[in-house]
Amino acid sequence: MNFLMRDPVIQGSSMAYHPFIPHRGPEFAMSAMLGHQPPFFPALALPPSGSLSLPGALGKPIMDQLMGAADTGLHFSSLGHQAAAAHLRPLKTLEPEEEVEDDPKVHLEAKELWELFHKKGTEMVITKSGRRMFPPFKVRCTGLDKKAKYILLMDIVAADDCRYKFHNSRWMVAGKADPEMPKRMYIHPDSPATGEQWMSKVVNFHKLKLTNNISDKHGFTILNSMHKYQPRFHIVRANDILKLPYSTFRTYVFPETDFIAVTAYQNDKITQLKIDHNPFAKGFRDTGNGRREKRKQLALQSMRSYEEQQKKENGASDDSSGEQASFKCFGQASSPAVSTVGPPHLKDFCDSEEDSDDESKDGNHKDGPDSSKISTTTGDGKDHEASPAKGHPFGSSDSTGRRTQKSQADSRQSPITVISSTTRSGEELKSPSLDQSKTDECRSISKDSFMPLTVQTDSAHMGHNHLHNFGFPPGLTGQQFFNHLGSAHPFLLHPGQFNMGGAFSNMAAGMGPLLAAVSSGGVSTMDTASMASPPQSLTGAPGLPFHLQQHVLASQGLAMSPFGSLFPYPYTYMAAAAAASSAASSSVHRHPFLNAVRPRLRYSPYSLPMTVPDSTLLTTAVPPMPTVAGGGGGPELKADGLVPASPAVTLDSSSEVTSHSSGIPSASPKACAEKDAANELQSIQRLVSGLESSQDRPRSGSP
DNA sequence: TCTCACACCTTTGAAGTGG
DNA sequence: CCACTTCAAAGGTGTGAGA
Repeated sequence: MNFLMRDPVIQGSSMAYHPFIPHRGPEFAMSAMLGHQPPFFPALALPPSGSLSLPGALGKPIMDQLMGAADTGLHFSSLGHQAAAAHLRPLKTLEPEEEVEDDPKVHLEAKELWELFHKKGTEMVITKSGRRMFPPFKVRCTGLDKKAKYILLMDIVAADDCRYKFHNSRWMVAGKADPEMPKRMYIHPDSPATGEQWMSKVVNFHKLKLTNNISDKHGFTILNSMHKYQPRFHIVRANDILKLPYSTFRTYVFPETDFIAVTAYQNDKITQLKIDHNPFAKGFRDTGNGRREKRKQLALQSMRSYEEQQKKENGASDDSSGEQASFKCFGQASSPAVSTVGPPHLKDFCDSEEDSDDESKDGNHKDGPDSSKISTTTGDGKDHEASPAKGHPFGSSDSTGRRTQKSQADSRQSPITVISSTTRSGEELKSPSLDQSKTDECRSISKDSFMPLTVQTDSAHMGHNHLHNFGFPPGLTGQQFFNHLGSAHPFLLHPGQFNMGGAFSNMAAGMGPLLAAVSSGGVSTMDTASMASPPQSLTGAPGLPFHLQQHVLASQGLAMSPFGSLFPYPYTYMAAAAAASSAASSSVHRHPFLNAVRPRLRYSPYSLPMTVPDSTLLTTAVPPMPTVAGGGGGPELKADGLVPASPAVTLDSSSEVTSHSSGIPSASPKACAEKDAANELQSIQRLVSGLESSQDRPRSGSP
């Protein structure tokens, strides 16, 4: 606590931290002070038992570090599929000078639509071939440094470690989550671009696709069906993707965008909402000449003919009953009267690439006709309950009771900015046992894996909301439901980790080295600094850090064995990264106050977001990746134990990224640590390289 | 639960046309 | 050369049958 209290970060609302070094942030501090569980909780992704095959020299040190960390506060537990969580040691506090100048604010576009879906428990279809998200994830950024360049990313992390089932018209926990799918970060195709450019338009991530194909080679985001997820938006101030790993991540989470991945819609209401709002599903609308309409007409026709027949056969007396019943059913099933109304501007929700100019449209949809229409669309009891929303589904009053609850703090106009910190101490982590030990089913299920999330306010807040939204039984409310956004998501940078949008990936296609160019905005301006950096080309992409190469390759659609790339070699890296990231991840606090007011420092993008009424910003950092090591592999692990320790590493001085030391005790100084790290990393890299080659994977464009 | 083919629809971009 | 229109191909959707 003392440590926390003296952490300057606590005082600031905007801060920078080194991405690869866990930081202790306000979030943590606040949580601690408030008696919350430690916000961060490093999750280390480990391969299935026995599958972690690291070269002795490489693997042992890593594992030793990992395991040895126990004394220093590191703690491992099994997470779902062999993931481990590690508690990191306290890190240094941020230095004032490390603070960034900009103060980005992010607003979720089509928020009303998202909320509409959220009320019923958003479902996103995932298919083998990949499906887009609907509503599309779009945001508007403000407060960016006009001149500076930013890379905008998006990823989707599990909201908890539970598996769900749709039972009795509501989503219920059906057990523990299945093993995590490889995490992928989607880099907006326009990245990097100047703040001015980003602010001039709506940033649309509609190209991101979801899949359940674990061996996906397109770079799609892989999800587990029947699991709950939370999309996250990241802003990274960096002029080159090569610097991404060393840059500060500001992560924004919009609670209303969470959803359950499904291979087939479970909730008819959601289906209807999709049909009503998604232009591509227009053919299924009741209005118009789509299939649905035809079906409806056919049905009506048959009904009528049937009735007539009945009349003839039985006389007019009984038809009434039968008729009514029939139509009643029919009406219910196929045509929500409401939905018949033409959906508002479809384009508002699903516009083409350039959203920049669609603002007006987007804005307009609010008063779209649907509002009322939709809310009344299906009519089950639940909906009716929410009826208040009918009037203004989109209205700020927004209505739904649940919304109201959560939100008093709900400021729809201003997303809360939270900077996640990467730092955390074992002590802190442990301590927080705090009261809030609410244990819910999920938690209990996975209790081994995570520290008891606290949830108290957070959980309560979140849980309430979400549970409610998903129609969970009251009993579930308050249970650990959304505590794992981070914990279960180690920051796995591997193969398809990064998925760059079409243009991006296309540009990168087939050329590892050129990826750098890609990152530079399509121009082949390799970052010389990066290039100059030591041996990092595990994959043959000279200037590109391993993980970047991986993700790039993935996005390029290059063959990458899903698992091959995942475990053996990459693993090293993953482990490190994961550990680091996990630090931030695990338990994200959802304390309203914290969420709303304090920026949170998060270590890894895969940490869990907090639930903030409106939007939450978390700052996260990519896993520690010593620059020098570009190779990615296990270097990171080395540091003190996991992760965090990783030396701030030599960042490109030119980089705007803040490479400060944040936290780790050792971080101090780049100098010493750097050197050692560099050497060690190099050696590790060599080892890894060997492994890599043996793995034989097309991962890299060059041999 | 998942996968697949399907019909229906929107989006995209090339080609054509006119000023 | 530019703006606009037309058109076909590409691609996104939910459906429903089958596994």
